[in-house]
Amino acid sequence: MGTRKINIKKINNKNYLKATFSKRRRGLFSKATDLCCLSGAQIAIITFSPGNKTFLFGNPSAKAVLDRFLGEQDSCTSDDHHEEGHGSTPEDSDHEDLEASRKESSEIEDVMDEDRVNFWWDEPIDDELGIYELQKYKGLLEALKENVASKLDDMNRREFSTKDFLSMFRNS
Amino acid sequence: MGTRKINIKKINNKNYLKATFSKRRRGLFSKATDLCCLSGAQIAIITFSPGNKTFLFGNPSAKAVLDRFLGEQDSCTSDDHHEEGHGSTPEDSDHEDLEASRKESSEIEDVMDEDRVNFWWDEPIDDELGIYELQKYKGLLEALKENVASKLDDMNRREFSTKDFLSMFRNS
DNA sequence: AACTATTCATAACA
DNA sequence: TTGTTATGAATAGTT
Repeated sequence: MGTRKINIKKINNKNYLKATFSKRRRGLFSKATDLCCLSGAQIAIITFSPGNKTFLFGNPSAKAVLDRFLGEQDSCTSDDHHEEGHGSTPEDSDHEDLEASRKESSEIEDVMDEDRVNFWWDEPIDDELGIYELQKYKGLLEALKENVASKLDDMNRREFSTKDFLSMFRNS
Repeated sequence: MGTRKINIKKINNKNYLKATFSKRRRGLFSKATDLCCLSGAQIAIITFSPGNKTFLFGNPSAKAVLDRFLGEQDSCTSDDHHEEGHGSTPEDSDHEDLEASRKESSEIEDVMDEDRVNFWWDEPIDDELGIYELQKYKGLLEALKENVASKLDDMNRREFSTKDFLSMFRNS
């Protein structure tokens, strides 16, 4: 995207690293902002820079998104209406995008609170959240574990020929 | 970035909204991946789509980033080395970006653990398999995840392929 | 879910 | 470092 194509590899030059991180972090947050504005999606991003500085992005706020995530994890122990995200293989891509559209239905119709978008909020992390509230998020981490398994399913649905691998676990 | 310039405003057409969200979410995660690979940054992204489906991104994992975030919140109640991120205002922007670069210093020099980057992991949240079945896979997948992260480190992200993926399972 | 025409993001440079 | 420019990338509209 610049004067020259670059390889996506770890940058070792400290100055270049810093500059690149800065620019690209801004770009990332900007993309998140766009996505929020366009779709009304709620997004939280936590970033630790190579210098271990913390950057937060959130719409409507990082806290709100984390709270919601927590809440849904709590209440929907075995429910539904989650759709997996999956990474992409950018270039000499070898991936198929199967839009997981099964349970796809009318959910999209009505859920969006309003037409408006609570604009993102770019929160400094220092002490907005408070330690005690943060404790709550530990539950979130637990919940996450439960869901890792579906990654396998995701891979299975993709180009990987891991059906065999997957099946090893299915009939146990 | 497309055939025509668009305004960054809420999309009302449902189909267009869906398509756009899909494409842009992928783009966002891809940008995050690039940033992680280039800088070694640790990033977690939680996304609720307009249809209230949940997507997670994390490098090295969403859990790891959240854990770290939690930990730092605990120990550094009002300490230091945090820098706030700030987003951008897409269009009819009205705010100034103040570069908060005060405590900017030498931290970047030494903090990066190594040259390597724990590869990102795109964690799905859906539970298509059913919660109980997922439990079975949990421990296994977690181990796998560790394996994946370290193996992937050796290969360029751009060259990720089924072949590479499968090789992860061969040396245990 | 593929494909371009275009806009957008950014690598290199000043 | 902040700004500018040439170029690679993301994607809006479309099949």
